[in-house]
Parts: sequence; structure tokens; C-alpha cells
Amino acid sequence: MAKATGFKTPKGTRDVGPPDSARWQALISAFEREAQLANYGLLHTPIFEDIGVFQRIGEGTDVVQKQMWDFLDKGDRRMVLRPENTASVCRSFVQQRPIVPWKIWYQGPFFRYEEPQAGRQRQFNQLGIEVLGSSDADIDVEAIALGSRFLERIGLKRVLLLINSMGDVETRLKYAQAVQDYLRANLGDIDREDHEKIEAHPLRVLDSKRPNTRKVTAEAPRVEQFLSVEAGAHFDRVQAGLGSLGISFAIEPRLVRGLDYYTHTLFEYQSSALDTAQNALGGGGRYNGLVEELGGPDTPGIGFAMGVERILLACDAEQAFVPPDTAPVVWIIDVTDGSSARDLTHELRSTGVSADRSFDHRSMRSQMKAADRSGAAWAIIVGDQEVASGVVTLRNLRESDDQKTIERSQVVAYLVEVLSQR
RNA sequence: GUAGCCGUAGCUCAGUCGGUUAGAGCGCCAGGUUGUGGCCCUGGAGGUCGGGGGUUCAAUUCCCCUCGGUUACCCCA
Repeated sequence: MAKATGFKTPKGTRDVGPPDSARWQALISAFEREAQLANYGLLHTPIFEDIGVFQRIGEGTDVVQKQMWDFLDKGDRRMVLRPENTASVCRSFVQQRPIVPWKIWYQGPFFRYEEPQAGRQRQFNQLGIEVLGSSDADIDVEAIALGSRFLERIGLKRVLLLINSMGDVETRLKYAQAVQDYLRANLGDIDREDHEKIEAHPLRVLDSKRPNTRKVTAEAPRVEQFLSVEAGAHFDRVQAGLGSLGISFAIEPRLVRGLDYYTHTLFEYQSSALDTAQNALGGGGRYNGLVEELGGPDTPGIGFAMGVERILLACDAEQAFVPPDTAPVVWIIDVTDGSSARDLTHELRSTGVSADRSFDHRSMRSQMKAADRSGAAWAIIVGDQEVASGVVTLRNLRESDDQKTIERSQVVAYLVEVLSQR
């Protein structure tokens, strides 16, 4: 417990240190590899932006209405810590005007000012991709497949892929009207807490978790009946593509997602291994109006974001993606004046062998304990006898207790040789 | 923003129906073994019992407030 005068991480934030940080890095690397395999480039955007960038994602959304972590800078500009990345990427696209299709991936911290709970932090990390400049349904397939492949490759098995379509803007408007009419007609059977949403955001009532509302929405009109010919063809092509790639999915007519910019394809990856309220590992969809909203040309886009913390929670639940081994290969035990430890660690590191040592002239027992605890495979022991004879003692700490005497001048080359044979 | 539960050593937790120096296990440090880790034994360090206020002769314990954690609503990653 922190002292009265001590500081702690701010509410809804946490430190991530060893060994968790190594696992976290490995997860990012796994995603980076997946992105590179599909020729996506890395885009870093600022962690804060003008508040207007994010207001474009929908005035009626919770993200904009109550979760924006905004502040005035010293020039009286209204800034906001980014709550998501799609709007930033579109802002960047408008500013840079890269050639299309622009395929980028990203990773980093995001911020939403809300009450923390399981799988929900005020600062959290997302990784994801965006593609701007193509309305080809095969890009939808590529994006969805990339996410599925990533989750599969890190060892998650209990993942459900849900998809839906919102159609184009006209479809969406007509469908929203139909849903609203239907909900109004069944007002009495809908949980009271959802009544307000019926008027403000009828589509969002569809993913309400309240039992009475769910009974009503199960029978709600389906979007298929409202899809234009083009929108229907697009959705058909996406489904056929996923089928061709052998990716299993379920159509979820009530999947609407909370951001207003989505059109056409919507998708979400859910973990059935998590029994918390937040079981969505990630989600995304197509947004064909957002670039224009931000002052650019009419440009289609699609992408998804996944929550790093949630993925790791799911990995814990499935006992997948174990932390990588970060132990040094060699530990130097020097019971003379420490000079050998100083020089040998440097030599080993220079040849690419990880090595560490104790400091502060600890006892041999203490140094051996430290070597054991570190997980090192080898110990190099240097005492007065060794120094006098120009040798060191090389001890195997893992497979056996074998140890042997070896020339001081040979030991580094010897270890490099032994390690190369693995 | 709202509600429930919870804040006692670095970690996981006992405990105190209010009463002299607040405990355990694990971890850490040292010793048993002045050249050998993992097992075992011994010892040690480390807490203003989350913070503030109130009641009381006396508060870690009771009351209020506050901060934080946690779970849920809402919503999302």
C-alpha cells in the first residue's frame, strides 16, 4: 500500500513491467508480423488531437458525449487524448494524401474517461489496421481475415467472429426508421432504460443486453430487406470470401456497434473464454463517409481495432501465448574484486550472448542464488584459484550440474560454439 | 455518472465483540556451508492497519467524508 505521501498510477491506469511487459511486446510483434505479411505499413499519429477530429465520429455516441478526455492547451486550443484511432488515421490521410489503397497498421495507447472495470481501463492499448481508398469487398475480407489469423496464431481458440451489414447511407436511414417504428409499436415490452434510445438512436437499441428488450429485438426487422442491390452484393461477396478462406463466422443482425460512422460491413471478434461483461476482443467495419467529414475527398475506408489488454485476458483464460523467456544465457559469478564479471559480461554481450552478474561484492552463495533465480543456463565462476591459473569454471545450471575448467581466453568462443549447436 | 463489495508488511491474507510492543505464509536479506544455486534449518529487515474528520479515557476496530481497487449498469477495445 502506498504511503500517504506516495503517488500511485492514476485511476484506470497501470504499470506494465517484467514479465508482463515482455509478453505484451511479443503480442505486438505477432501483430506486426501479420500486418507486414499483408503489406500494411506502420502509422504513428499523435496521442492527442484537436477535439474536432473526434467529434466527427458521431455527436450522439458515448465516446463523444461523455468519454472524451479533453483539455485546453496553453494556447487555449481544445485538445483531446485520442479515444480511438480511425478518426486520426482519416485526419492523417486528408493531411498527407498518400496513394491509395493506403494500408496501415498501428499500435498504442488510447484514452477514455469512464469508470474502470474488467477489461476496461482509462488508458488502454489497441492494435489495428485501416485501409483507405478502396470499396472492394475483398478488402473487407482481407481485413477480417488478418484479424482472425492473428488471433488464431497467438493460440486463441474460443473466438467467435460476428458480422453484419449496415448497407449504404440510404439503407441505414431507411432501416433505422423501420426499426424505430417497430420499437415504438412495442414500447410496452421494452425495458424502460432503453426508451430514450429509441428516439435518439434506434439502431443502438438492437444491441441492448436487457432481457425484455432482447426479446423484442429478436423479432425486429432485419437489415437484409432494406439493403440496396449494391449493398446486398457487397455483403454477399464478403460472406463468400470468408467462406472461400475457410473462416467461420456468424451473421448477427443485431450487431450495430457504437460509432456512427459505420456503413456496410460490421464485424466483431468475441471471446467465449471471457465471462466478463466486456468480451469483445476487437471490432471494426467500413466507414465510407468519414474522410469526407474531415474535409477530404469522398474516400471509402475499412478497419478494425483490438484491445491488447482484453486479448491478454483471453489468453490467460485459455492459457495461451505464454510469456517469452527473457532469462540471460550466462551469469558471471565473481568472488574476487568483480573485474572478471565486468569484463566477461561485456565480452559476451559484444558477441551477442546475453549475460548478467551480481553487483556489490555479494557472497558466492548469494551470487549462485541470483544466477539460479535469473533462469540463466550457464554460470561462469571466477575465484582466486581461477584467476591465478588463467581459467574459469563453467557450470551448467539447467540440464545437469556438470562443471568444468576452461581457459579464460577460450570461454566466450566456447559458449558461442555450444549455443550455435542448439 | 450510479450501485454493491473490498482497502492490515513487496505479494496473498488472518486478526482486533475498542484496551499494553499488530500476526502468518510466500518473497527479500544474512547465516548454517569464509568456492557452489535449487531442498532444509535459524535469524533479520520491512506496517504511522489507504487518507481526513468525529465519538471515546483510549480507534487498525464504531460513525461520517474522501481517495483507491474490484464487479456491474451504460458503452466499448
